[in-house]
Amino acid sequence: MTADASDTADPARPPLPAGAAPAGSRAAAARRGGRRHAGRPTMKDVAAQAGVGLKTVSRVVNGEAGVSSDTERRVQEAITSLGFRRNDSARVLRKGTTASVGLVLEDLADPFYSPLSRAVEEVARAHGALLINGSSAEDPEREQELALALCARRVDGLVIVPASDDHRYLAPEIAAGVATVFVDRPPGRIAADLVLSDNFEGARTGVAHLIAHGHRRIGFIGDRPGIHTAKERLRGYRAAMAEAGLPVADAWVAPGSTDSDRVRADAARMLDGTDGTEPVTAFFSGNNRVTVTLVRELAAPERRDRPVALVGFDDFELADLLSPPVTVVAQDPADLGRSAAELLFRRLDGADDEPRTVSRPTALIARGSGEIPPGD
Amino acid sequence: MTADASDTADPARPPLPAGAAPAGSRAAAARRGGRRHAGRPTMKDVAAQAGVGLKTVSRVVNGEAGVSSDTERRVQEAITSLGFRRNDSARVLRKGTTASVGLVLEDLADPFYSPLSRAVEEVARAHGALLINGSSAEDPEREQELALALCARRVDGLVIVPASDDHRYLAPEIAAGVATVFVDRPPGRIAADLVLSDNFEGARTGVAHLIAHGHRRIGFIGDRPGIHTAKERLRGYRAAMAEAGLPVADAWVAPGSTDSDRVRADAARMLDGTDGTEPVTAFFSGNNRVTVTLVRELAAPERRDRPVALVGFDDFELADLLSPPVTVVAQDPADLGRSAAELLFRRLDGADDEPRTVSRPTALIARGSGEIPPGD
DNA sequence: ACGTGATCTGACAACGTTGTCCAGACCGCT
DNA sequence: AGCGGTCTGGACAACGTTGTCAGATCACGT
Repeated sequence: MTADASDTADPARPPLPAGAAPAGSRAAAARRGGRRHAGRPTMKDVAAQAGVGLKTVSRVVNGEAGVSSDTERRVQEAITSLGFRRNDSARVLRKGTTASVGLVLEDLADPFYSPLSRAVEEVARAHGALLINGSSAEDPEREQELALALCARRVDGLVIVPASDDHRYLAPEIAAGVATVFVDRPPGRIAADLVLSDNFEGARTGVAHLIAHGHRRIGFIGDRPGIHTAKERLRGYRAAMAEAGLPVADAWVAPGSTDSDRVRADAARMLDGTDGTEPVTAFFSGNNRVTVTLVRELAAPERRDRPVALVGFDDFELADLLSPPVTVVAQDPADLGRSAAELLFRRLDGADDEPRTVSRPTALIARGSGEIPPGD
Repeated sequence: MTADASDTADPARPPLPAGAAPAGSRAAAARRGGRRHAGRPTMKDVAAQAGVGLKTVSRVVNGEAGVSSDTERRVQEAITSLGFRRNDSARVLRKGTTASVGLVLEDLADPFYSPLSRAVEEVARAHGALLINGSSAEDPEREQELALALCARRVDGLVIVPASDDHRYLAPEIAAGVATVFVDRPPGRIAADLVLSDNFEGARTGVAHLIAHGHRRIGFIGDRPGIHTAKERLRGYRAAMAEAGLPVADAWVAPGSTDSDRVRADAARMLDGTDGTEPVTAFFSGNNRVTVTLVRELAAPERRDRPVALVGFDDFELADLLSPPVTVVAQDPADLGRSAAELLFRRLDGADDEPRTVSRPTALIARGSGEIPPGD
């Protein structure tokens, strides 16, 4: 029959073709160890070395009771002498649970999402789980690819900041028992746990703040309207204006990409009133990237003489050190991540009730830029 | 390698109602679950449903040749009807390779490390691998715990930003074939691939810049001296001073925690010359957290009358919008991460030569704060 | 001496996948 | 019809771990 367990086909390959990832290291390991099969030591090897049974090694490794201290010592010695480390893949296969959770978000390096990710990691750690994460780059297809790859690895749970608006592809996974929680944006065409900031109310409050300081013509520059948060914030802007009885000119509302050229162009248009509409005296910006671009535009020398008020959605580092310091509607991304992870582990601990939605409040932080009076 | 996992992902769902009633699919799952053991369907289940052999299903799932198109169709139908997804744990166990890499760093949410992490993820993705990452919180024990947990999961490779100064615990893992690359700081008591910024040269250049603008009394506030980068930057500071023939008073050198109270206290001490030493006219700060704290301290109203120059190690967002804009010695964290990941996959592709060290240059970015002349 | 538990230990069968190997079926050719 | 070859398809044994269960061993009370 097959060559004995000692060797899994190793047709000597001195000129390694690039492509076989494990081949090189495996070959190296083979040269080095020369033991039974070219891999790492297994419990079987440890058992042989210690002169005990396989299961006894398993018991020692897992700290189970029922092993005499003498046997345990022998096994421990064999373990350290062989450099054994349990193969968790096999364990996972046997136990059916991976003690790991997946996180799919837009961009791990975004200062808004990185604390969120860290918070999820922290909660996972507290539950003895590892975190696997991937960035979707706001690409629905990539989100799906990532999420399904994580499911194939049998993560116990999934935290998702959606880039797509249709998550029916997850239905079989959820049905099969993968706990799933959405954060920051709701899932599409599927029911699941959800953690959101109160985007509508936050935006309403921020715009009302500008109105309270005397502004009547306020520009809104936001993210692409397909994104849930962008939509909600725009809704909040309109609500605040309506509540104050103020009209909203079409020219004052500019959703779109967060590309800085786009944002600057729209801002300039609103400030200069090029299209016959009266110029705005204040901006409400839909997220931190837009805010930063606006700060740059407003700080330009040619804009200095006519100060424009600004309230931004999302806090950011050093906002308090700019001149003027930037007034923001702050979310707490770490709190969002923590809440989502806690919801997730609640499911993993067996909660089986209806999907729930958690809404987290935002906080208006007045620092200066939002309290500038209208210049007209 | 994992790319084909997504092939099976397409749920092409003719039988599902467009309305996507989750209850419906759940019920379907329950019916299905009534099968063997209430778990997820396996290839065996698919084989039974399609009326083919187990291996044939495997072939279809992996896109292997040698399956007639009719059989393939039957198998695909069974797959979607059962909601089957390959169990990668079993695959990993069988194949011995996980197509995943681990990343251990200090803090995923740190604006310096998050682009690094993202860059590693991007390279991993290009090689079809997932990224598992963990934050060590600058705790050596936690670093070890994390790194070994990742090894137990048989990640193919490991990228580490060390928190510890002794990595002998990794020797058995590396010997067993886990490719390992260190970034930002060198490994301790072990040889391995390494990617570093040229901290010494960067600091020397930054301090020389201040000297060139007329400063003779320059304070250094840095990170804890146990950290390699902190040590190197301090060495660069001393070298620049020595090259200019300038003495360095003990009171001007303050390594320590990045805690803002500590930093402010040391800064205040140096500025006021409380201990008989002449006050400094400029600061060189050892990292971005220190820089930000210094900016805050120098911007305090009572300091306004005597401008102090500042050059910081590490760039940070909005540095150009502060007043004055902050001159920095910039590293490129994404570049560090990318280089490290490339080194890693070079190993995974079979490279078996001596460990190599890659040094990346830094760039001085003059923005204003470093060009302020001495005020005495 | 003899059960009688209590304690310790190991054989064995999963877990779900993939690699090996062999057996038919079917083809075109002599 | 016989022969060699190419396609298909499936049986079976790994991969390394853990759960089950039953066998050994031992101390102890009768």
